[in-house]
Formats: sequence, C-alpha cells, structure tokens
Amino acid sequence: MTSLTVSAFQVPPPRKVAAAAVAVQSSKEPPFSPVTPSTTATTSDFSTPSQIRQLHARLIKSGLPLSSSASALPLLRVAAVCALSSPSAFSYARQLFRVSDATVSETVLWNSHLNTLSSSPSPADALVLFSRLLFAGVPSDSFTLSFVLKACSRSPCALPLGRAVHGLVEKLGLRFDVFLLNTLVHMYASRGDTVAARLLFDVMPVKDVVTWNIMITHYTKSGEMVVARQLFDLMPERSVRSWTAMIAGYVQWKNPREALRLFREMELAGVKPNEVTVVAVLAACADLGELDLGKRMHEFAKQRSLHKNNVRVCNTLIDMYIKCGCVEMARHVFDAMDERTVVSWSAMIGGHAMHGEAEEALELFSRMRETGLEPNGVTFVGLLHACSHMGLLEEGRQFFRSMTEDHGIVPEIEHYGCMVDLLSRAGLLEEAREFIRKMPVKPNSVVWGALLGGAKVHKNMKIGEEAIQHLMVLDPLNDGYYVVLSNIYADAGQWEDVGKVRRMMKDRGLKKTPGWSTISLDGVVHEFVAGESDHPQTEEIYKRLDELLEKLRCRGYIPDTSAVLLDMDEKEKEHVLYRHSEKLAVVFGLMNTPQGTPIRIMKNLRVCSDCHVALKLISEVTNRAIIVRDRNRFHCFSHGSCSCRDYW
DNA sequence: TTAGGGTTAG
Repeated sequence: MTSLTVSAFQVPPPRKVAAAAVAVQSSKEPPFSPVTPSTTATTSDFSTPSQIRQLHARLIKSGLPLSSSASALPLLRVAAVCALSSPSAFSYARQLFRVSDATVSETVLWNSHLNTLSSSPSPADALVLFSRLLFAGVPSDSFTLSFVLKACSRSPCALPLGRAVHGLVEKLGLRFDVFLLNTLVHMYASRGDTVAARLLFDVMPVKDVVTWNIMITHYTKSGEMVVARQLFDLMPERSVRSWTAMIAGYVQWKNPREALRLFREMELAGVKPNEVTVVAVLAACADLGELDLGKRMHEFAKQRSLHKNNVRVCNTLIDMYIKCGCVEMARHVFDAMDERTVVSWSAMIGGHAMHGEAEEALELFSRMRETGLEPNGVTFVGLLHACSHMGLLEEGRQFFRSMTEDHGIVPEIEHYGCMVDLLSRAGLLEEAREFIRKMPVKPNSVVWGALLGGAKVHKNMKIGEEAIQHLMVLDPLNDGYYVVLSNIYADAGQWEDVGKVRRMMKDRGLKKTPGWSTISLDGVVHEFVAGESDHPQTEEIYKRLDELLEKLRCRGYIPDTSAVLLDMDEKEKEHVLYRHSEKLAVVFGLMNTPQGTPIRIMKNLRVCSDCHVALKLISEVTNRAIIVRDRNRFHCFSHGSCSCRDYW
C-alpha cells in the first residue's frame, strides 16, 4: 500500500543534482529503505523541489512520520542538495530539518553536504550553499570553513572569498586549529598567492608535517626547487609524503639524478616508499635509462600487489621499460593489466613506435578501438611516429585525417611536426613545405627541424637553406641545425659553404654540443664524452676499440667522415669519429659484461651515420645485441642490422 | 563529516 513507485518521479535529472546521487549512493544505507526496501530509486529520481514535496507528501501519507530519522535523513539529504537550486528550496530543506528529529545538529548536516560538493566536479556549488547558510544565519564551525576553503582551492577566481573566510577564521578564534590553517595555506597556495601562503606558514603558532608538506609541494609545483629543498632540509620531521613531494618535484623539473639521490637517502633513513613514490622513482629511472633500479621498483610493486591494481604504477612501469629499451617487458606489464586507460594504450603504442615496431603499434590501436576506448591526441602522436619512423606514408596521412574527422581531435603542433617528418623522410619535401605553409598554427623549431632533416637525407640544399633561415630565428642557440646544414654542403662537396657555416657558428659563439653516452653497470652510471678520456679504463678501452675497428675494416667498414664538422684532414677526422662516445661506451660494455648480455646505451644526441654503420658491424662481429636510445628513438643493433632498418 | 605527493607526446 505504501509502494513509492519510482516511475512516478522519473524525469531527466538536472546537472546540479548529480552530486546528490553521489551523496546518497556513498552512504551506507540504501535510499528510502524504510519505506520500500525493494526499490532501486536513487536521488536522481527526486531532483526538483516540487518532486521533493511530492515525496514528502507520500511519506506523510504512508504513515511513517518525518520524525522517524531513519526515513527523514535520506529525504533531508536530497532536499539539502536541491537547496542549491533556489532560496525557497533552501528554506524548504531547513523546514524539513526542523520538523525531523535528526540526531545531528543543523551545522553537521550542512557540513556533510558542503564536504560532498567541495570535492565534486563543480566545487563552486559549495560556495553557493555556503552563501545561503551565511545569509540564513546558520552557524559555521571549523569543519564548515575547511570545506569551504577546499572548495575555494578548487574554484578559479575564489581567492577573494577565501580571504574572507580567512577573516572569519580569525574572528571565530580558530587560529590555533592546525587542520583549518593547513587548509588555508593550501587554499592560498593553490590559488597562486604564494606570498600569503608563506606569510601564514611563517606565523603559524603550531605547524605539523602536513603544513610543511603543503608548502614544499607548492614550491616544487611552481619550479622553486631550491626553496622547496630549504624547507625540506629544515623540517623537524618528514613523512613519506615529504620525501615523495621532493622526489616528484625533481623528476618534474628534469633533475632525475637528484631525484634518485634523494630516494637513496630516503631508503637509508628507513622510510618505506608508497605507490606515489614508486611512480616518481620509476619516472626518474625512465629519464635516466636506469633499468636496474626500475626493475627493483617493479619487484617492490609486485610485493605490494601494485603491479596490477594501480593503473598509474603500471603506466609508469610501461614507460620505464620502454625508455630503458625493454619493449617486451613493457608489453608484458601491459598485457597483464586488469584495467587499462587511454594512457596505458598510448604509452604502449608510442613505445612500439619508438622501437620501430610500426605493425605492433597499429595492431594495438585496432585492439584499443575494439574496446571502445577513445584515443586522445597523445595516442595519435604515437601512431604518427610509428608511421614516420617506418615510412608508412599513406597510413600516416590516413591517421592524421581520421584524428579530426572521426575523433574530433584538433591537431596540435606535435601532430604537425610528425606529419612534416613523415613527408620529409619520404622525400616529399615540396609537399612538406606546402604543408607547413598551410598549417593553422605557427610552425616551431621542431617542424622546421623535421624539414631540415628530410633535406639532409634527400640532399636538397635549397630546402635545407630555407629551413635553417627559420631555425636561426626560432632556436638560434641550437648548434645541431648548423651541423646538419654543414653536412648537406659537405655531401655536395661545397667546402666553401661548409666553411661559411663554421664561421657563422663561431660568430654566434656556438660550439658543437659535446656528445655523451652512458651505460649503467651494477647500478653505477658510466658516462663517456666524445674526446674526453678521464675514465679509469680509458687505455684498455682504446686498445680494445682499435682491435675491433681492425676487424670491422676487414668486413669493409670505411669511416664516414662527412659527419665531422671540422677543418682537418681525413686522418684527423677519422680520429674524431673514433672517439665518439657511443663507440667508447659500447666497448666498455663489451669489456665488462658477460658474453650474451645485451648492451644498453643512452646518448644525448642522435647517433651519427658512422657510428650507425660501425655498431651494426660490432653487433655482428661480437654477437651481441646493442640497444642505443638516442634523442629521437631506439636503435637495436643485432646480427649486423638495426631495428630502424636504416630509416631514421 | 575536515588538509598534503603520482601516469602517455619531448
């Protein structure tokens, strides 16, 4: 007889009430259970003030008095959320509260709603509700203010209101409430008022570890790592979050070495990492190619069962393995994941692309589409890279069209860069130039650099000169472009122009960036810089390299001196090539690892053509896999050939 | 019923 049929109230819920469903669904008791235990109604079925009144009326008719708090509280929850829609709905909710015998105070009731709204997708709703509470004279407590401050932190333009709440905190004598003051510091920091945040931090009579963490995190996020570190060094006690905030900051601001140094210090201090630390450390390992530590973090994640359950940990693991040259391990992690996001798919697609495995990248994309997951801009960067690295011209064009036509993604500068790269490498230099001319966004140095690269491969001096004109304006201090232009002239035997480029570099005070390569052995990173010889094993390395080059010459290796941008004779140029850092690092690896172990090298520049030929032959002569991560992609040398199939 | 750290393009 009291069946509250859901169908009677079914209307499309307005946006504002979305939070109501969250509020009630997250509570332990099913909504309206005292009345209709079997109903599946949710608050979204009762979403307007008039529907609430109808529901109220039915409750009264059903004989269940509103004073029974078991039936009143769910109704009050709904009413309170509807209170946002108008002042009259707000008054109605307050009336409901007064006639009910709810066991909590009115402030507690509203606090609960403020809490829900402040962490909802539209935190400004909490501010609307708070203004109604203030206007109606409902008393606030420290909980009320902390929820409002949280909403201010998350709403743009809410700084003035946040300041007003700060005034209220003082007025209510709550300045010794550390919790509330922490929320205030966080509010100032997240609304960009560093000065106010720091001032409050400095004068706070009592601070706890959270206070320090908030301030440190703010500095790390704004790139003020030195200030963050000062606070970190000063703080009286540190939690795992303090360490993690600093480590993540160093990773974010491209100082992965310091991140790992601090991580080791953290381990020595006996602090156990959590999953966020794992993510940050893995990201540092990815940057540095630190496979050993990356594997150790993977083991740690397995012990804590993070290797399947935590998508972010898995995504970072995939990225780490890819950037350390272990695409198969990355794929292993990817395949074992229970749940994958667009980040997981994009990372794996991009990983296959970086390793020249275009087929796998494209196949993975088809599988991703089958799951119904929508790709994003990053997914397409990976796909376009796969196409350009492997010369899949038509597929690349198709993806570029499809990203806009089928997926509504507006191409960004990275996508244009990939397309110019794709066209230029394929030798369609005129088309690439036309493509740049028609681009709706201003071409950057990556775009012109791609055209220059194509001009070098296809020996097109005119287009190379055009590209360099733009590059000299966009990125005047980058020496790499001059080197490429000089290579183009050298290829054509125009030595006078080679000289001109050299003089141009000299006039601008540019020196060729020294190439370096690193190899990690038992957790120690060994760095080799072209031409430098301060490694303790230098003498032995050169001796072994000499022997190796002799073997290579027997197999037809002729040093390709065109990559050397110096005014010297051929013999001297050969000597420069001979000291290239990747050759030294590979020989060091051969000397210090057992036969059969792959050698993994990281390089700051692109592998030069001479080293590319040499490394192919070295892999054959020594029967070793050599994996080189250069600034663009991976080259996996094995049995005399390279995974890039010489297309790079 | 309140606060703080994390993933893909380079």
